Amino acid sequence: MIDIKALRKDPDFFKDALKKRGYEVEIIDEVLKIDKEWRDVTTKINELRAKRNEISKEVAKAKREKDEDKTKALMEEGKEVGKKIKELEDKKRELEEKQKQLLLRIPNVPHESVPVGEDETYNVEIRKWGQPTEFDFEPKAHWDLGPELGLLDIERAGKLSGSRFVILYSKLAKLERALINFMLDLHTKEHGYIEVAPPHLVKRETMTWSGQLPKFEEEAYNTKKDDLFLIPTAEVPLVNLHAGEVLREDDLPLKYVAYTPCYRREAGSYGKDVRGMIRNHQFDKVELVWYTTPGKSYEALETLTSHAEEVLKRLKLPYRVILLSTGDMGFTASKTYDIEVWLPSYNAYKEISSCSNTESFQARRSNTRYRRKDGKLDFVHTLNGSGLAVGRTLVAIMENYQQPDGSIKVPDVLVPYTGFEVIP
RNA sequence: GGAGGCGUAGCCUAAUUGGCUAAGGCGUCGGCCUUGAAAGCCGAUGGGGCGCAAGCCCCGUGUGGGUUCGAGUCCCACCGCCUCCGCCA
Repeated sequence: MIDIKALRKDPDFFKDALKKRGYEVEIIDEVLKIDKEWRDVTTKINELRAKRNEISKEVAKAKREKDEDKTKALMEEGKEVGKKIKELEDKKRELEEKQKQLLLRIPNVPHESVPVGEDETYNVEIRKWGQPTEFDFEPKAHWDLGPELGLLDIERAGKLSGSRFVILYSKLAKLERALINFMLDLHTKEHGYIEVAPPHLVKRETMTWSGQLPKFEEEAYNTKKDDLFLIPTAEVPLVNLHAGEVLREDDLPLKYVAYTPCYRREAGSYGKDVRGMIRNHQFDKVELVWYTTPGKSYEALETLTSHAEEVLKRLKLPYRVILLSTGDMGFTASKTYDIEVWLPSYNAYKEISSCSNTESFQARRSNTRYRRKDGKLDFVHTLNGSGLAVGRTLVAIMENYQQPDGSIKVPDVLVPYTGFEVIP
């Protein structure tokens, strides 16, 4: 949620921000128009309420003095004022509802360091680690490798659940479990995160606070009967953990890590990444979330990103870090780094983590504040990043660690977790 | 699913049968005092509208409605927590 007071002061700043993202800017004028009406109505209501308060005081006084005629007259007058107030309050509610719907659909303002451009071609590569894996044989894609080993079952998954699901067996299933444990251990023991096991089903409000709703309802699985949503990422519960609370500045930054499955309908991605387990309706992810102060959130974004990168470094998987352009960034983000891992099957780098600073955008929606050293209340800044997408990490290991005989070597750091060094 | 209870500010706790400023304590911040600190004392400590400002006004007792001249208080719905019963991995 953007700051309406800031919008009043400098509408052009927000129009410019929308333009950079490739959004229509008319919405800003609509918001301002409703805001003007709202302020007019609010002023009138305030005046009438002041009058009503005055009248009720006089009623009480007249009653004490047992002046029945005066009491009756005042009550009549109060009734009239009350009617007018109610009319205006209905109008005000209507305006507020309209305004809320508009504001919830306005994306966050990009940070000044974000490259301006309409799509991903304007993204900027920040750094690269390692070199694309070279093979002295023809490497296989994971969607061939896995089934040939008998450990990745796409057909039966289709039977059970339809397309974009997979089943893992024995050593491959265990490798995935090892990855989860490795990531959680790294972030909790070395990077200082608090581990969280959150709910996987959340209320509509929760999805709204973190920015998934109302704009992206098509993307989410919903349980009709109870109107609960399957989380598309652990970011949703983690970033709403302190909704409505006032945190102490001394307790910041708060750093949380959670492993959860993620559920996405992938409604807008027909024909994209259809093979294997790159884009599934259900995938495992380890998510990192920070709560911090406005002055420190960009420094925090660098640190959080480095924590995600560390996973790839230890797994010795080649990757690069991309700074997303204004046109490629998500709705809630002010600035986003994508980490992309090398995938031989794509002969390209493929997103495996997305690390964003949302500044106060989510905190405003969820009303998450902290008390500053000077005693004042302010919104926290929230950041989120994958550390990492487990399914895609599994794919990256399968493809980059494959051997000529079709077996897969287990990365050294994972052997203590798997108990074996090669698959099968 | 059934029965009952509860929800007050950052936290804890008050508020006759609906009425005058939601009282008090703790914490936090600022000031006084002090060589420094503690203690003590004074003040501040939710949101909004109008205004250059001083300031004026409104709202705020889980959320949203309703009754009433007037609601923390009465009514309805929802959310959350607790207790008991039922069901259950």
